[in-house]
Amino acid sequence: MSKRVLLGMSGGVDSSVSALLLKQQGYEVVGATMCLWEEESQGAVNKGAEQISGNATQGKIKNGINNLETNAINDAKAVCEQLGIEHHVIDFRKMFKEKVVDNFINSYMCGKTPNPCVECNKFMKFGAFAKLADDLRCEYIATGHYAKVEFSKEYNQYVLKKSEAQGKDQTYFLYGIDKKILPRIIFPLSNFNSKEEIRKIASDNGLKVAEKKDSQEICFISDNDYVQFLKKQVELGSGKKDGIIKKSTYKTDIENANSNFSTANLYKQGNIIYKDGSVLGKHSGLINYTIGQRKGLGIAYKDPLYVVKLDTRKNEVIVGTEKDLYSNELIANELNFLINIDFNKKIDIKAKIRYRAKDAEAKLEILENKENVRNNINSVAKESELKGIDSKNMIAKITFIEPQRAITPGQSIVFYLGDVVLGGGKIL
RNA sequence: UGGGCUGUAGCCAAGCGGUAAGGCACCAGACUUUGACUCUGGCAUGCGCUAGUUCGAAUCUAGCCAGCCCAA
Repeated sequence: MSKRVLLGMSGGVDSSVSALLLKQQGYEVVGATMCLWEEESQGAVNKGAEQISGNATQGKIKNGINNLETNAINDAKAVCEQLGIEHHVIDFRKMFKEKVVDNFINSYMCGKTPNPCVECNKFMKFGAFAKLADDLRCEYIATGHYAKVEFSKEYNQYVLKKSEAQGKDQTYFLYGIDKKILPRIIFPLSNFNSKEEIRKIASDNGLKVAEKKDSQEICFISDNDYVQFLKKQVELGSGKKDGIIKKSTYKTDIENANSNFSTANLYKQGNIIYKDGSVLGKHSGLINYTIGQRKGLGIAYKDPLYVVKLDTRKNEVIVGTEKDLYSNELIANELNFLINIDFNKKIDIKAKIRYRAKDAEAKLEILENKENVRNNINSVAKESELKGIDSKNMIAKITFIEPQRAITPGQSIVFYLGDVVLGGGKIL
């Protein structure tokens, strides 16, 4: 009997070709499209999203789903029909809101810059989706990510590795998944070198989605205006009534420390301060800025100015010149590791501080998060003990050999050992 | 009021008789499963105004206007 694999299908080229490839390799493919977000009313989200039995949800979730998602579902369904494989539509809207969107909002509320795709992979695609695989009796789960999973003799375990496709590798967004799930993951695109090859396979096999444009930007913000999105969500109640941010179940220390920061402040005008303290202009609300940003400052200065720091306390944007952006160390928390390794000594790694950055040589040091490692971190985890390497009580100190540009709180840092993903965390 | 200086795009700024550099800002594309960065392209028939000298002026001359500084 062939092995069953549950494939996440977005309706795009990559996941569609993945379906084709898996089928050609002899798997019994079960396609599933996750319904993650709806544009309008929040009401519908609050009920009935928890179930993960595939057939129960099929055809039951038409209310309030935006056009993007409807098209995605239809495209995925069409490909499945074309290939003669089973297809399910799964309603994960409630969980997506709680685990991905709320975190996204909270992160911005704290003056940070989140990577929603990291949470989505952790909680949705390789979290809830894996449970669904169990329900559907699927041994494996697959997605159209550009990444690779293989058994490593060196580490004696399954490891996540970079894709062959230079420049398309998506392991940056995948470091947060549970390592226990690695043996079950199949990335059908792992051995391809380019997107062009994938497109060619799609068109050679007559897949209707061959010419579909690559997805980009944040999937749940259709017009790509995250500022408006956040404003609307906060008004809709993603935050307390009195304007104080809702406590998240999944927070960093610094977010706890600052959680009395009012949402209203994010839209309030304030000063743009040069690094020497002089006032250069006005900003239109901290929410519009992130570290390293150049556009939108509106200040005519002899050199380009970049955002160096956001001060939520004083409601100030601190700017400086390019060289002010460089630093060679950082602290990260919310760590996750995919490989068992001895953390009692410093480890030589390569690390990426953002998607599309090239990895840089660095030393990784794991510290117990008992004290204020930085003065802006109020430790909330003193009471709990260290529990192995899987711990929210640990933080990582990363020291780069070469200074890195615009290290940004809220963004992920991913650690690599060669092409193998060691793990990662969130920059504080 | 007398003396000196300055007036080039939204901001800064080169040019010093030969037909308006550059930077910042802004706009548009490209790149991109985060936000950014980056890249490419666009952006003054006109140089405070008016007259003149000259084949030709932002560049020389005169007058006027505006701003700044120093004297009274």
